[in-house]
Amino acid sequence: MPRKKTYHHGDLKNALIQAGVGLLAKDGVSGLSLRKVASRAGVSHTAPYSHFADKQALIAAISTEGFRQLHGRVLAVMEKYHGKPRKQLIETAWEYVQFALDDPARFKVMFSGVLEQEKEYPEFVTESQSNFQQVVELVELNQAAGVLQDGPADLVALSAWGIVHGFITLLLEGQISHTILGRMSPRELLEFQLKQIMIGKN
Amino acid sequence: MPRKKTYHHGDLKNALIQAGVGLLAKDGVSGLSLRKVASRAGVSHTAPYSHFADKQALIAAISTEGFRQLHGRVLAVMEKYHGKPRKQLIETAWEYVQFALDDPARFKVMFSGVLEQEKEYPEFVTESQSNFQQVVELVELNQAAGVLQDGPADLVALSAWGIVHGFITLLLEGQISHTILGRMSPRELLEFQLKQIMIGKN
DNA sequence: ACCTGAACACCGTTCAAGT
DNA sequence: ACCTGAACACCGTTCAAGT
Repeated sequence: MPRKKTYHHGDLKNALIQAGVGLLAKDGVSGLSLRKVASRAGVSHTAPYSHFADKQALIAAISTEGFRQLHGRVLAVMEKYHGKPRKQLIETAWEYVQFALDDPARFKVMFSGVLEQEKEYPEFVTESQSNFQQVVELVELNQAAGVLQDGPADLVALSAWGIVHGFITLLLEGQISHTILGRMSPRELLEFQLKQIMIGKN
Repeated sequence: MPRKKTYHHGDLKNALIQAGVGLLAKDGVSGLSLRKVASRAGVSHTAPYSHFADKQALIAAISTEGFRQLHGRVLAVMEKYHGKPRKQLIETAWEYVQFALDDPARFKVMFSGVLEQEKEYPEFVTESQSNFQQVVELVELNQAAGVLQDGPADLVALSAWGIVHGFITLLLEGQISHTILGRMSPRELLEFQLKQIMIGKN
């Protein structure tokens, strides 16, 4: 059997992150309180301060964990369609969209400025950069295959990332009109957008 | 001379909206409290409830007012470059970016899901729709001029809007790497992105 | 080192009361 | 109709204390 609970339960830090993710999914960004997170993890409302400097630090940890997951999911898609850059582009973009739809509140925490002094959290910066690096590599594969236009890969990556991001923002905010969503699925809309920067056959 | 103060000062509702905008610019989204807004407007902390059902309703009013201003600014740019669709496209997009940079916190309130039940605020819905309509018209002008590809104007508008939006999100969140921003200005980056969906001469 | 409980300042919201 | 002040539940954070 697993070792007995240590002092409290050994890994409160991760338990708090998981409790935060759960609470976020349940109550949204505005429902995320440190006190409720602590209660969910079964500890007093001041216990989190043994592991996080403040609420922002917990948010940074939740975001960082989210970036790691997103990175893993995108990597799996890249491998699944290895050698087919065009397919990789569309499917990783779709994975991105699905990640956002799976847990909109967490996505907002990661990308909508809930975390205020992001520069102060080195792990957050590292993970978010390696995320962008992933997009750059994807772009390079597609440029080599003649699917995306030539030019500095990081700039083209910024465009592709921006398109997907803008689309997600508008989708999540319900700013895409009914007349559009009635006609096309999110997946079709995403492909329509990506195809505008893709070269060649549709 | 202007009429004496009525009961309190006649238009507390608008005074509260303005106080909110000011507080947002000063303290950011997380610093926006109903009590501070009331205090800024010189009334008790419960006075806002005479004009707004709750904090969300004040946020809706601030957003709606923001949409009206954005609409006006974009309209001015459209008129300034009347008859030059390509120029209109780039300059209105840039106006959009500037609007966001002028007051990032307000922009986040408008577009990053701080307002939670937007459907419940008809004026908000109206203004945000007329904003999108503006983009659709811009796209139609550019399609007629052969600057943007043909196809359903609302879908192409969604693409253009998404690109600008995604760019602003990444810019505001500081997610654009130093190596990119060291090379190009935000203005140049925006143009680079837009040119990827534009046809013809660069 | 990790956790608790009391305490403090701040918040959104309600309600009864005042003009 | 518009505004106030007391009250309540909830929040983030600090601190002294316990193991």
